[in-house]
This record gives sequence, structure tokens and C-alpha cells, in this order.
Amino acid sequence: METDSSLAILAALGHPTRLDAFRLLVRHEPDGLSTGQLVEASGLTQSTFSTHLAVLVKAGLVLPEKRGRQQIQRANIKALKDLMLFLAKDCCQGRAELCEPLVAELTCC
Amino acid sequence: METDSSLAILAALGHPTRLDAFRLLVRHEPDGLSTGQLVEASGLTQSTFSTHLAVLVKAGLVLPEKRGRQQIQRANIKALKDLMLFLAKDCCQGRAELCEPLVAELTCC
DNA sequence: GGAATCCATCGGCAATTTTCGATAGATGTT
DNA sequence: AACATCTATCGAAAATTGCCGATGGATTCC
Repeated sequence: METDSSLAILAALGHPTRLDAFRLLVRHEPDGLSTGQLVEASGLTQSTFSTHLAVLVKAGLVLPEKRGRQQIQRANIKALKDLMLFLAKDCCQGRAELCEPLVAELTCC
Repeated sequence: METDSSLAILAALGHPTRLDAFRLLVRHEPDGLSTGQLVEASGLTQSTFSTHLAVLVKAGLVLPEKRGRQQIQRANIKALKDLMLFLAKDCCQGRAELCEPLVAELTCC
């Protein structure tokens, strides 16, 4: 995964509203949620949340899908996986012993 | 790991200067680099970079260590691990099948 | 066709972030 | 003690981000 792409994902998730929305979408995989439901959960204005959602979509973390007059949003787990691989690569950089305990704890789930 | 803590880490890494600095520090584990070396690598002013560094330190991603009149900075791998566990927990939320391929690819290193 | 619903975008304002030069404290050197 | 080096912090300017109400396009329902 490229640095710019990872950077966009990190920046997108580095805001409470967007992190909350993404986590909510992950919990609703694979059905997704409509934009309206996300707006309601956020407690923000429809227009304000829409701009946040656009950031998530642009970063590739959320995949919109038109359904009737609604817009169903789904979390892109692959983007999350790519980010984690990017982070892991950084920490392993030639020294697997740094990464080992990480993978060990990760297998718990 | 708590949400606020993860949020601070995500926001800290969501800036090109700070992401670059952190990656550089990871590559220099466990020796670390002085603030001056980081400033030089960043190409920014000393004061500007200092504020970025403060964000990384506050997020717990970088551990400063006084050595003479220099300040040695080291990457906190544990913070990175905590972040990845936080992200992994989100995607596994009751459904391990989402996380499995992630762990599989992660064992490569 | 007309009204209602869903949602993206525009314009504007407030808050935050980013950046810099200048200053000052702390430490090492002579 | 005087000087040089390293780095955090202050103050200010510029840029970006976050927030909102209002508008408008697309779709569904009556």
C-alpha cells in the first residue's frame, strides 16, 4: 500500500465523528447503513455529516451504494486491512522480532 | 486500548510530516534519532518541526529521552501495536472471519 | 404531474492547525 | 565565566477544517 493512500486513511480516521461512523459501519457489516441512519447516529446536521462521509469515501474506507433514493454505506474492510499491513511493514522493517508479539496478540480474534 | 487514545494516534499519524518522522524513527530503532536529525530530515524549520514532534509525543508514539544537551527520540512500538489491536478489534467485532485473512497476511513478516 | 424524501453541494462563519521568526532555558565547551 | 549548541515555547499570520442553514437534483409515493 502506498504512503499517500495510508495517509489519507489515517487522516480520515483521526476525527471522532468519522472514527465513530466507520466503527458503526463495521459493526453493521455486511448490511451497511443508510446515510440518514448515520446522520442520526452522529447527532450532527445532515450537511455537516455529509462532508465527513465524503472524506471517508474519498479515503476508500466507505463504499457507497445507491439503493432507491437512499444511499447505503458499507465499511471497506480491505482498506482497513491494507492500513494495518502498511503499519506492520513499518514496524517490521528488517527486524521481525519487533512484529512478532504484535501478530501473536492479533491471533486472539 | 481506549478510543480517545487511538484517536490521538490516528490524528497524529494523519499528517505527512509526522508520519514520515515516525516511520524514520521506526527504522532507527532501537537507537533513535536526535531532534536535530529529525528536523534536518523534515526540511522544515526547527520550531515548526518541534510542534509536530510534540503531537507525536503527546499521542505516545514517540518517547523522548534526554542525553546531554540533545534530545533523543525513539518510536514507541507498543503504541503502534495498541493501535493495530484497536483497529483489529473493530473489524472482528463478533465475526472472526473478517479478521482471519488479515492475520494471515500479517504473519508474512 | 405534484408533493415528499433523501442526500450532495454551496456560501459563509468560527475554530483549529500549520508555519515561521524570535526568544529563552539548559547543557556542554573553552 | 563567557560562549556555543540544542531544543521548547511564545506570538502572529496564513491556511485549513469543521460546522451550519439553504438550495437543488434524484427518486419515490400519491
